[in-house]
Amino acid sequence: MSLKVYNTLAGEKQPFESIEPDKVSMYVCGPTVYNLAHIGNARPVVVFDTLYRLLQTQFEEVVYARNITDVDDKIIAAAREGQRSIDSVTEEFTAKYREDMSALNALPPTLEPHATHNIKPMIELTQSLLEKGHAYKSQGHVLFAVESMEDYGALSNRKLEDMLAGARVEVADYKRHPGDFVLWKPADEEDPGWDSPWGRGRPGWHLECSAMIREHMGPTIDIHGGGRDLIFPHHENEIAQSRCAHGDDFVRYWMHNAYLDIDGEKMSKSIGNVRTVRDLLKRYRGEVLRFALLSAHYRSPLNFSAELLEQAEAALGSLYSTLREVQHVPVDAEIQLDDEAYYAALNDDLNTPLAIAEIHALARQLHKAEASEQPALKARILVAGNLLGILGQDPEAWMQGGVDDAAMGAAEIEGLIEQRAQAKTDKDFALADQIRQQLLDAGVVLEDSREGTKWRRA
RNA sequence: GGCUCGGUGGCAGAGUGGUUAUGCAGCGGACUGCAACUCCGUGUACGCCGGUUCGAUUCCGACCCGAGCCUCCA
Repeated sequence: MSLKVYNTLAGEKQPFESIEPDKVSMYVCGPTVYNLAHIGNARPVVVFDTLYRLLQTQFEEVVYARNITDVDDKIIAAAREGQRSIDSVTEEFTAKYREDMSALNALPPTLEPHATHNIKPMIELTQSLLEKGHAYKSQGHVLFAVESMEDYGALSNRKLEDMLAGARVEVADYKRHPGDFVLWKPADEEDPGWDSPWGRGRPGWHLECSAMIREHMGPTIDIHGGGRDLIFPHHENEIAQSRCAHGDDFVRYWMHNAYLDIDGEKMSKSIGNVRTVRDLLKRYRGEVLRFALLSAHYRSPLNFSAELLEQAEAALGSLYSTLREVQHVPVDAEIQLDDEAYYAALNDDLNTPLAIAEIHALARQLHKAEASEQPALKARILVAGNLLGILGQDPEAWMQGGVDDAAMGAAEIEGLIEQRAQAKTDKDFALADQIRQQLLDAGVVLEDSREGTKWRRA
């Protein structure tokens, strides 16, 4: 099965070929740790986690790096505002970020480089750019000279001249060209800073990714991912830094996910509709959020709404319900991934909605299957689920669980089911129905079957 | 102004030059003591106008509408 991915640099879907046959390297831009992750931050995490899972089926070694940006103006501002140390801010939000992403079933990356642990390679990179004439010093800053790079703008497909026309931000007077960007900036006494050949200062935003990729992954990586908004300037400038400093090819495939809307509107602080993952987890289980994020193709905008989450919850519930039906069926693990429709879907530029549709198709087959066919079908559903990072929990626990403070505990529910069973034996159907209604009022749905009565939370 | 990308049935959302997407919701039926689950059936969806074609939702062009980026926002 050959993987195809949409490469932003090429503007088209391309067959994926790694640099080394059995190894693949992927770097995804991670969080700036100054506040809680919102659901928009979670989209690339879930998308590239799914890609990570897929790559693991095809390569012996997958190096997946996600950085932690722990030096930034916003962090400094947050520390000042909260009257606390920089470290306490970054430590708190790094920990919470990991918790939240883990709740979305996102596997930990293989590398998690911190900007502040990699200042030395950043300084070296800056020096190299100065030596090669791609950077210059100005008023305590070191800036990258965009005009020194012939094909600057290739990723975002724009020309320097065009960019000036629409420039709406005042150009800092220390820049030679309005498009020049900061590699190193001077730090105030009380701000975090590191000694450098240009005095005490701190790195510009784009520098860390270029430096850390080379330091931890090598001169050229296979995949670099992130949100669309990072195409320009962030990734464009990463390319400029890395290519001009080292001359090597930097990234082979650039992948970018589209934005998320909230109830049809752009998520923004001014509208006040920023939804943190932590907040959403109070109402929905992480797997529901993940399923919702995967219900649209990663390059399409996704409208995140209560309806979407309810549909995700219902769809996921029906798949778990299917798995509960075959809870005691053993799993037959002999699966040829290359023959699987969901696998083909994922290999086609990570078509997760189609992969989910294929899981539904398998569930339908399983409902109709002879006993002899059940183990294989169950296994296929679980393998597909695992690729998407869903359906990994115990079905019974899923059906009976939830995040709500339940009106009725399991023991009480089981007790009432016992009473109802007795009523049914006694042919006292009025009582039986009354008990079922009582449970329904508490959000519990009963399902009678040959093996007895099962229940789930609505 | 420049550069991208979209407009699919009540909702979400794939895909395709001629044939069922799929899910959620709805409706009818089977099953059930009644339900739930499940199964069967069901809705004449592809922004607008031209063009190419035997045939276009799918290709081409114009138009309308919407989204994103244009210096630190996933």
